[in-house]
Amino acid sequence: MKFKITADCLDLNRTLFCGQCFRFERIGENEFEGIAGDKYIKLRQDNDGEITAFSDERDFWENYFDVSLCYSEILDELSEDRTLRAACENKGIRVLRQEPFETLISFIISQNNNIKRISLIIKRLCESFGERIDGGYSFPSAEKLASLSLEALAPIMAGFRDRYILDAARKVYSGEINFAQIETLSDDDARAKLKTILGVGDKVADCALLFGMHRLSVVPKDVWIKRVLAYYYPSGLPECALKYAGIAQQYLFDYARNDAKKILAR
DNA sequence: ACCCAGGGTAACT
DNA sequence: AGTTACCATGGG
Repeated sequence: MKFKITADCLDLNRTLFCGQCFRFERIGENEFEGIAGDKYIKLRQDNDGEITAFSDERDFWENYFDVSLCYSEILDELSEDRTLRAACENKGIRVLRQEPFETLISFIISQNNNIKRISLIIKRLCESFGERIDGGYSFPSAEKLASLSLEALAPIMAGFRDRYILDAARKVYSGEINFAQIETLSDDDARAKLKTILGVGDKVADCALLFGMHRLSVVPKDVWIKRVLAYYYPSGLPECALKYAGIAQQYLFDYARNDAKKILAR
C-alpha cells in the first residue's frame, strides 16, 4: 500500500539519521527503508519535499512521524533565541514517537559508542533475536531478551553493555519497569525509576523519555549538548526553549555536530 | 600508538 | 558529595 506523509518540517534524511533512531538505511538517492518494532517501511522524498510511503500500516507510521504536531510554530518560538534560530534555520528534524522498550535498549547500547556501531549492534541484535518479518527482522521482545544468557548475547558484540541489556530486559519483562506506569510520573520520578536499571544513568534515561515516551520537556545531555550548554548557555536554556526543550535539544545536537563543530570541539 | 564515540559503574577520597 | 580508572569495540 502506498500513501503520502504530510507533515510540516519533515526532512527524512535529517530526521532518520540525526541519532534518535538506528534502524533506517538509505537505499537510493532519496529513498530510505527501515523498521520500527515489527513494522517495515520504504520511503521516498522528492525534491519538492513530498514524501511517498510504502507500508500497510499507515496509522502506525503517521503516529511514528508525529504528523499531527505542527513544528512551524514550535520552531518559530525557539527562534526567539539567537543560537536556536541558527540551529533551527535548516528545518526538517522531527522527534519521532518510538516504542519505549526498543528505545531504552537502543540507548543503553549507545553509551560510550558511536552512531555507526550502535546501528550495527542493534542490527545484529534484531537478526539474532527478533522475528523474521517482511523486509527484515523485528526488534526483539523483552521476553525474548530476558531469557538470554550473557554468552548468548555475546555474538552481537555489544561489549560491556551485555549485562545492561539483560538487566533492562528482565526488569521490563518482570514488570518491575512498567512504561505505562512511568508515563504517569513526573520527569524526575520517571528518570529515577529508569535509573534503577543497571547501565541506565541520566542521559540514557532521558533518551528513553524523550525518544521513547515523547517527553518533549526532557533534555538528554550527551557530550555535544554539554558543549553547547557550556559555550552558548552557561546559565541554562532560554525561556523560549523550556516547553519544547527536547526538540530544541535535538536541533542543537545536530547543529553542534555539524555546523558548530569547529567552535565546540576542543 | 593515541583518542574518541548520543555514558555509567564501582571504587576510591 | 565529588573525582577517576575502567569498561569492549571500531574508526580516525
